[in-house]
Amino acid sequence: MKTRLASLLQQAISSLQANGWLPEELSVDVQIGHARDAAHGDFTCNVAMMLAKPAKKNPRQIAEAIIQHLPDDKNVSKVEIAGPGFINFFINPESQNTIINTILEQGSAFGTSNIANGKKVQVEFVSANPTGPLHVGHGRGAAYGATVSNLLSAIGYDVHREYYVNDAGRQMDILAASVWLRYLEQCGETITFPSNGYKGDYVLDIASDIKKQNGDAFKATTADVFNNIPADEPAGGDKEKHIDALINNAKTILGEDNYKHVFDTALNSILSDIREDLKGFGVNYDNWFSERSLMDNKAISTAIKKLKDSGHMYQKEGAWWFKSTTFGDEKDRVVIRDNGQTTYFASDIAYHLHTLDRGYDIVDIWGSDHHGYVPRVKAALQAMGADPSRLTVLLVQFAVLYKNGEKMQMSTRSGQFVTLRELRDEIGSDAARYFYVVRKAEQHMDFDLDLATSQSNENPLFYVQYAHARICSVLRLLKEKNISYSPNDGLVHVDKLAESHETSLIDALNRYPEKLTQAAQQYEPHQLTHYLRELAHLFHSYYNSHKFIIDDKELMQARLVLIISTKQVIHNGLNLLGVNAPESM
RNA sequence: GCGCUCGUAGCUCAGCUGGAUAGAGUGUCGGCUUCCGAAGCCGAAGGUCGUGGGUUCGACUCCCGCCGAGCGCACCA
Repeated sequence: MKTRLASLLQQAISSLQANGWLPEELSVDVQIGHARDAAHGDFTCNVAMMLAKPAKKNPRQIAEAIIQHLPDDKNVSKVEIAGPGFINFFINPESQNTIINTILEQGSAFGTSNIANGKKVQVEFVSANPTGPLHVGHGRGAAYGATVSNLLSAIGYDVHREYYVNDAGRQMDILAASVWLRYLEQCGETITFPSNGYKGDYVLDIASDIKKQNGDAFKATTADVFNNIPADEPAGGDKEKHIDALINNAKTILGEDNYKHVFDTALNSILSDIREDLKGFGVNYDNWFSERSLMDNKAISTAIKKLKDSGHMYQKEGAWWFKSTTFGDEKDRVVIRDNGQTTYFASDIAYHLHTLDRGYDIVDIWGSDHHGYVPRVKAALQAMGADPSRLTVLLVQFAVLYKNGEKMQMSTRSGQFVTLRELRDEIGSDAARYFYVVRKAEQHMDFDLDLATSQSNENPLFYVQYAHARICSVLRLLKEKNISYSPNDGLVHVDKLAESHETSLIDALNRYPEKLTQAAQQYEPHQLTHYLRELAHLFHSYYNSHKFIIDDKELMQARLVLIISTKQVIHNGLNLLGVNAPESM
């Protein structure tokens, strides 16, 4: 309807330009908005005010002229000028009502479109280091990423969901060392656990699994393990140097194969836990992409070669640097360390290049603490001759957690965190999924665990689900009473729906496709949750003031198709959010 | 110090990319069920949109300066 009105206005303006009343060279961007107040009609346009200055005319005069040249349209019942120069459109109720027919025809596809025309896009999200279970901080990225993927898919993108697994690098070595030390403890050794090691209970579990599987095969004495190790931080030393030395000793003592065994056991154990957790959260991936695979298939070396060939690399103090400042980054970045190892950044460049080469545009969803990372990745893509605008990075703020009124620090390292799984057990995946996306992503979010768990009934999700269940309940009663329902009868008499509750509800249904499109294009699931809340509210309000099962059969059938359409839209919306639409609660 | 994100009702947050009288939830107060589910509905109170300037027909929205919060500023990932 918006585009239709816009084209009507465009025609009017063009004819005014043709007869010289308006200057020819005017560039017009006709924007149609929804009227906030019913007294202002259904749609409103401010183009007359926008034109006032360039045309050097009074906005109300312009509006008057535009209206006179507006082509007739059967959907428009009335056009008015209001306020400083708004053009307000009143839409025929009959044309609004046809949405019910559309919804019933399209069913679960209603609202979706092919705006993106099958364009390939990869959404990469969560991608937490496999050094521990997911905590509630990761949950927000998971819910947000999954929903954004669904939204993009709904407007016609070919969406590829990917989890980038950081299975290479120092953090994983620290994990492997932590597991091995716990294992040695279980073999009877007395260990002073490094302050920089992973202290969570899951490390103990992995260690005891290894003990069960392999017995004493990886055993070593404490004296050997701590031979030639610089002091840890509590003893006045450097915790980073301490743990790095421990890792080195572990590698030497265990040998390559055994070390790899411990390493891989830890990795696989945690990764499969993460997979299961996300699956239970309704978050599914098309691919789990291994960072190590980039090294194996030379993707990293080819990316680096590309950078070198482009002339944007230089050597300094034994390391290779990428001159990212050329592309607006605040400083240059190391790609190959002086010890010959490539950095995480090198992997990431290769990963992004590889993904673009696979034909995907990229949507990365990162925690906001990585925001400083964006310019250097874009810089690298540009340096390699790729179009940096093909990469969109969406930043998700961390939720600030409160428990017992106190702020909680989440740290995988210290082992102090609330896991995503615990949250799901407490409030359920549906409530958690909804709760996470009800605020926009860049908004700092206060997450009161006590509120979320003890008063779960206050979760706004239940309000929406309840509307759906209520409609199902009406339909159940209909069946019990053996009253026949005919969609065709309803559609024939849809014009009997003239109560204000009914027209508002129909108006809301009309807005759904546009709302969905906008939420997807702007990567903003919260727009959809707010819409669903409003839709549910309009329904509850309607429900409280009118009965659906009534003696007037024609009106009853009309009301039934209306509430069934409403049920369908709620269902479609919740489905995109990864949330169930229950028949009863 | 520099950069990014933010500051809207007691609390948690929207505000359709510059439009008409700034809106919801929650909390507080007052009403509504012989009738399809009261996890609901209706109403009231509650605001200097952090602050001071600027841009224009018009600013919560855009620009600049302050104040405050979170996060970044590694040869970690």
